[in-house]
Amino acid sequence: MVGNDGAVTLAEVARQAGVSIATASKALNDRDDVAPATRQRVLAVAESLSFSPNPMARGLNAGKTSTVGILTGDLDGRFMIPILVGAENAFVSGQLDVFLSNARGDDIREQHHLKALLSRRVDGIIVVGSSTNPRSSLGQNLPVPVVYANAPSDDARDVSLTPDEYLGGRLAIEHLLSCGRTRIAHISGDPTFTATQRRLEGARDALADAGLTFTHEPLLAEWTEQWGRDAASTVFERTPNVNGVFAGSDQIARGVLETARTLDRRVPEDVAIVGYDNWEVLSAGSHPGLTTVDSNLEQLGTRAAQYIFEAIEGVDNAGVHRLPVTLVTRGSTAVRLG
Amino acid sequence: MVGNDGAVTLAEVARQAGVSIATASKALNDRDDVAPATRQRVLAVAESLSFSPNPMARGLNAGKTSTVGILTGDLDGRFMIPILVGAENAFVSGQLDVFLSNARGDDIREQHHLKALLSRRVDGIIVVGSSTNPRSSLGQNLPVPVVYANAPSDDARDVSLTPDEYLGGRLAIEHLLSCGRTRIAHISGDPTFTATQRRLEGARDALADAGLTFTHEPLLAEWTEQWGRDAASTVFERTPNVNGVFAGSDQIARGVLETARTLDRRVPEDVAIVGYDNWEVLSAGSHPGLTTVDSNLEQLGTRAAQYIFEAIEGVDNAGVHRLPVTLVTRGSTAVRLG
DNA sequence: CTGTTAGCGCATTCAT
DNA sequence: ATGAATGCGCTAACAG
Repeated sequence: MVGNDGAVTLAEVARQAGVSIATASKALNDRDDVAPATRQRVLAVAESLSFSPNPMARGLNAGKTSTVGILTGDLDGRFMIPILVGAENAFVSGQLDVFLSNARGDDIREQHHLKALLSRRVDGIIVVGSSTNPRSSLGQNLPVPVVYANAPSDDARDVSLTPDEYLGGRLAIEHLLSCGRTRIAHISGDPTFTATQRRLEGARDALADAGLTFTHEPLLAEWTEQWGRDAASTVFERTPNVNGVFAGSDQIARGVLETARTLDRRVPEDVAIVGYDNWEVLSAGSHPGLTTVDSNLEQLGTRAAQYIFEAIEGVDNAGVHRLPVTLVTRGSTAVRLG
Repeated sequence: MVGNDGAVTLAEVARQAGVSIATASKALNDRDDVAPATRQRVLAVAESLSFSPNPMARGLNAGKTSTVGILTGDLDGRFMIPILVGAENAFVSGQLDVFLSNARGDDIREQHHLKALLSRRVDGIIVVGSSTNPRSSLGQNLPVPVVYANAPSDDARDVSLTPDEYLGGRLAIEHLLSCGRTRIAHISGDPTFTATQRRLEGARDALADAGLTFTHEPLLAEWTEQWGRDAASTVFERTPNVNGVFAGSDQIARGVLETARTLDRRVPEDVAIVGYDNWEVLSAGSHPGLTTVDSNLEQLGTRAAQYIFEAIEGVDNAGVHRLPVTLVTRGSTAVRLG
């Protein structure tokens, strides 16, 4: 015989309420017709015993678990966290609980976790990527809906959510222009990244709209502070009269800031700097604070959760949805009043 | 009638293998005596159908779910992540899946999530705190084992894991001493934090062991870069001959670094700086890189997971376990060769 | 060695 | 309006 954890069962509630299991079940689930008095009695007993239905038993015949899986590529990346938080928040109110799986950027582990989630019979899966580079689809034959967050799927039949990086590039440049900067340089990260390319596109278009171009070809290499320092040296040497820099990340922006200081350029008076990501420890902590583009990842996570809900209900949102990003203004671009 | 998700059931495997459900079950679970040939046949069929047992059905009569809950106080804090990763990694190999709950620093929400986890019948719970300040116990009457990670429980009957911050303070000072620094200042965060106090204790003891004291009373206020900048100004003004600074966080250390540069103090030649946390974007990204104390949080998470395993098996590890921290050496304290 | 039976906790017909 | 019976998928006794 298998022991019962000491957890209260529906049978016990029924017994104490003096009704059958079936009636107790109905009462607790607002089913059919149950005499109001009976329902009250059952509810009271359930409450007093702090009864909570065993989700396994319930799931067994319902065929669903009220559970979703979040499959992350790499938890180390800071981009996961806000997305995760956003998703988690959305689910709480919906009574779905979250299984977390961390594939650590390993395809084999990802497959393993995917199987684990499916065998857990999750009702849906959110795949969270650590970059915005498109990723391979998990396939169309999965028994549950899948939503890709941050890194979109490379298959248009999937539902994907990703920040609008083109818009980010535009916003950054438009802001610099509105601050009266016309000699603008761009320093960014790995040129093979979608993020790098789309931000650059947006930036170029915004400049073009104003009849301008960058002071010289963008410098693209790494997402590091060190690269920001190095590239900034180059920029200030080649085009000493530069008065605005659009950095592809806050780390790069911090590097630019330091080099500017070293070379006695005042920020923002001599040169205004815009970063990207709004990683607050970097952007809000620096002196002056960094104006930067915020990708609103928490909101993206929430939307991903909503799409999961909708998918479960049969709504089809196939395609890549690009969510708006926002410019956060701080001292590094403080607008001059005169 | 309730549909079957299309998921393969044990019955189907048994049918195709030409055996009874019971035999199939035994074969797949290495039970009793099953004819080797039969077992192979069952395994083959199961494989070809990519059968995976329904954990709900399994859990229903086993009385356990092979599931653990991680109850975090505040996912925003970066300290959560490595702990979470460490725990998650440890569980993967053990076939336990993780339910993630984020209480966002709200007691009511915490209670809500706790109930949710319990009603899910998790086999254990890890409570992860965002600081190392002791937190209130969830109580002794829970039906499952609980391990507190990072923030220890205030009840000695609980199992708690927390970094050894006293050791961290010692290591920082001992390293500065070994670099030949004897005029050392301390700038740290919120004085009401356990972290602040214990690190300071360790530091003081290490200094005392060398017959020294701080150049003046430690400056304790906020865990911010700005505070690091401000406090450093004070330090350099009051004790111009200071040649070592122990900062209570990497953010503070970055602030100190910047002020040192502004005041034309060379780092590490004129003044060596030690940070705390090894938050790599700050510590490895700076120039020079920051020597800093790493709390080995990922390992702490792994240990928490192990304690959960042990608790499930009945081992009692009650008490606060302080895990060793490590010093990571970088350019900000580069030892002079001469 | 294998199959039959029973039961985990619950929701759901279908009688009453 | 209520209850007895059935089954979700699986594992554990027990019989054969």
